[in-house]
Amino acid sequence: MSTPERLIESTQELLWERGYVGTSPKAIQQRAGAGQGSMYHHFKGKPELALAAIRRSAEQRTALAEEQFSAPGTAVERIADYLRRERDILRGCPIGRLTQDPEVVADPVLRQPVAETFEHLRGRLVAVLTEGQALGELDPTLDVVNTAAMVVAVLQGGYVLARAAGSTEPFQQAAEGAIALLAARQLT
Amino acid sequence: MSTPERLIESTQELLWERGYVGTSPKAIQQRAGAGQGSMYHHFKGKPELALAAIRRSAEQRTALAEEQFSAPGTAVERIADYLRRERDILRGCPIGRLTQDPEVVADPVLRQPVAETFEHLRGRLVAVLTEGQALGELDPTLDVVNTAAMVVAVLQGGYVLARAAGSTEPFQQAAEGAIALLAARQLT
DNA sequence: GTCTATATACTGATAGAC
DNA sequence: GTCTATCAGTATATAGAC
Repeated sequence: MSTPERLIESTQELLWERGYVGTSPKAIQQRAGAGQGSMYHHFKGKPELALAAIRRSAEQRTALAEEQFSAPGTAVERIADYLRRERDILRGCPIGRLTQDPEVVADPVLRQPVAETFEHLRGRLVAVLTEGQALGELDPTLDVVNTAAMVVAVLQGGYVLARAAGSTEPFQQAAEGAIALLAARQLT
Repeated sequence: MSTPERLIESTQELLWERGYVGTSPKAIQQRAGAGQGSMYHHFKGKPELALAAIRRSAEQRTALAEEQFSAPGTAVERIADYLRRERDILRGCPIGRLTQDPEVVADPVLRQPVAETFEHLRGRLVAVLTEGQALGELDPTLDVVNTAAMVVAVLQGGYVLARAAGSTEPFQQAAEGAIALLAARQLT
């Protein structure tokens, strides 16, 4: 892989693990196996590298979600599959993590890819739920926008609870709790 | 207020806003109006101050939750009130925020107050839901443990979505989505 | 208890040789 | 493109005077 690519990838990992303020140019260089001069040749500095890394992470997550939701099944099945998907729960969400960095949230350019990732995800869930209603699988009185936001929030909050507990259990409980409530709105 | 108290309070605020790695002794001193020597006289260093601040924040949040759940109403009403409570949503949760700090999560002593705060909160919600079932208000087939975890996750995830969007709207949507699903399990 | 002085390491970058 | 040298500023303290 090229040096700029390795630098971006290392920055993605470090932003995920340690956040913006916890990620130093030196650490990025060491993880990428690149020298000081090399990094500053390809990127103006830490903010430019962070932007490239955040955009890359956002694209990757959106592509992953797109793939997930193209699977077959009823609306509730597809959402349950999404919530139960194999995840490295204790590492947390690489996008959600960024919402705790004041430098990211305060900068419209850095925040935009994060905002778009969640907007896209919620939009995709709205589509799945609306389809379920159109097919007569789901209660048509269900508010699809609120329900979609709830599903994404359960996921992001599940990561928080799991990391607090040092265990994946609360994540799974929250996911199953949401799935059970959704399943109760299926039409038989 | 005494100097140690002001130092703890300043550390609480900075940990909330900027996290462990983003909080420097110098910034703590400035916010507290205390000098270098004064801070190191009262506390061994940053780790000790952080521990005191985290414990304090955990106690305060637990007390707040305790107060909230002692209000009257049906199980669903009390949970809805909790989710709709006046909050400074875009600032995020001072406890949930800490789960993104590797230094906090990796240290059992620093993580413990965070873990206990969420355990207590989920336990309190389990009690409210169980009471609702015992009183015949709520569907007795509802899994109270999973549902309680879901409610806390919606809250924590709602903060994440709101900060990503730069707007409180997704938080409120997620909360209303959860409330509507819960309300559907009430017995008439 | 609080202050100033001092110290080592790291942060984030620039300059210029190769 | 990559390397080494250099730099001002910050992080996180310790020492000792007052």
